[in-house]
Amino acid sequence: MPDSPPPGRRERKKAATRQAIADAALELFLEHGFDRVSVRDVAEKADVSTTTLFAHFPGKEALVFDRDEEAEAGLIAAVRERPEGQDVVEALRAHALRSWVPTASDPRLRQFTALVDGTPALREYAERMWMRHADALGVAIADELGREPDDLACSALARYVLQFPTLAKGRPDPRAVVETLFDLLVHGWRSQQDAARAASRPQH
Amino acid sequence: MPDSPPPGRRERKKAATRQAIADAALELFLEHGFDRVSVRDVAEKADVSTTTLFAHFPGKEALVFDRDEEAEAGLIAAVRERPEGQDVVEALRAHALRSWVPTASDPRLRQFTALVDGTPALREYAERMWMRHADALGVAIADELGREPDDLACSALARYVLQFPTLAKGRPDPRAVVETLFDLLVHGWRSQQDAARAASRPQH
DNA sequence: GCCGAAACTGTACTGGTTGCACTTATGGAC
DNA sequence: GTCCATAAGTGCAACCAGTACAGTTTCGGC
Repeated sequence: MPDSPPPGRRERKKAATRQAIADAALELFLEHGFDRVSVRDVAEKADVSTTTLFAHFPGKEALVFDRDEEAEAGLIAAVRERPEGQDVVEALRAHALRSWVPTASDPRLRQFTALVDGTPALREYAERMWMRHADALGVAIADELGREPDDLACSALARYVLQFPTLAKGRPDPRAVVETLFDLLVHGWRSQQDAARAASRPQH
Repeated sequence: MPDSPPPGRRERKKAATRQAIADAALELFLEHGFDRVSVRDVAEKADVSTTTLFAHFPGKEALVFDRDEEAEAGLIAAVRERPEGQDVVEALRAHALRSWVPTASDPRLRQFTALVDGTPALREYAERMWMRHADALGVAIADELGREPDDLACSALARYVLQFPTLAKGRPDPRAVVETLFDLLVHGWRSQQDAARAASRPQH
């Protein structure tokens, strides 16, 4: 979806600068590692002053996640534009399966993930980022369901759903993780326990 | 529970130093605000070098939360030493009601909370801290239930429970929050929806 | 009494982040 | 077309958190 009116030279240049910075950052980080590259190095490579860099990004970690507003928009859209009659939770489950699980295929995405996973500062930043999305998602859900924007159950639901990335980390089968977590969410801990009890006495 | 053998002068002095630092920090932070006080100021007031300060605390934020291991221990204990036959989730609910809800009474605790809530850096730090506890709690739960330490449902349960402080923030009735969240957890989103549906057509 | 380890010190450094005063480029008003 | 307010960018200096290092003092156990 391209910009509606052709944006002026000014905004194009601004966007270009931002992009140059993000590209320089990612390249350096991937090559040398996040904490062996200084912000000054990045600014140098992008040929801007560090002041300019911080005018575009609020901090060093943000250089890596310059494309995360899309992720939030995707979540909200999954809820708002779900098929007629579909439950909100099921819409989120579908969204998770659609956009989460295939992460493992693209090689460019894989090395990106490796970078994040291998850097504590980035892991934590990513997690906090998701939690910020949780608020927006919670409000969207509440709105869809015709409840108050601060409805407790909706906030809780949003936060629960966004725990995914963290919980799935290091597990072999992301699809199974999604299914398990959503089942737990929908049916509750009680039924989870029942299932476990049944499994623990397979005789009879 | 006091220390079993009288600890030597060395350890007592160490503890005293640590305490002096924490006290100095809290006093300065409460008076001037977290980010208007530098670590050097704290070290100065406690009459130690900054090096020493960082030997006792891993970072500036940690100065504020010097007593949080107890919180984790409390959570684990709530699970491990629960009454015979009580469900793990119910044990956690009871623990939450017991140690969470009365937070609002003590005035010293109130200004502490105000400090944390009013400082983004501290809010985020506190949240991350809880999440670190989540891992330990998840393992403990799994162990109690005779499952693998990395059992997915147990990890999810632990993380869900620890979202409390965040979700309860700014709500008038903490007790109600606890009850609502635990009911949602136990019975699942489906029943939550049913309840909402029933409430939305009170006629008949 | 002695020795090794642990606590502590002072200094100097790295690196993220900000404030400030200043130039330059742009877009809109006239 | 000219002019001006403003946004983007610059360079520099500073602040502050956190760390490395090379000591010195103080215990505690032997």
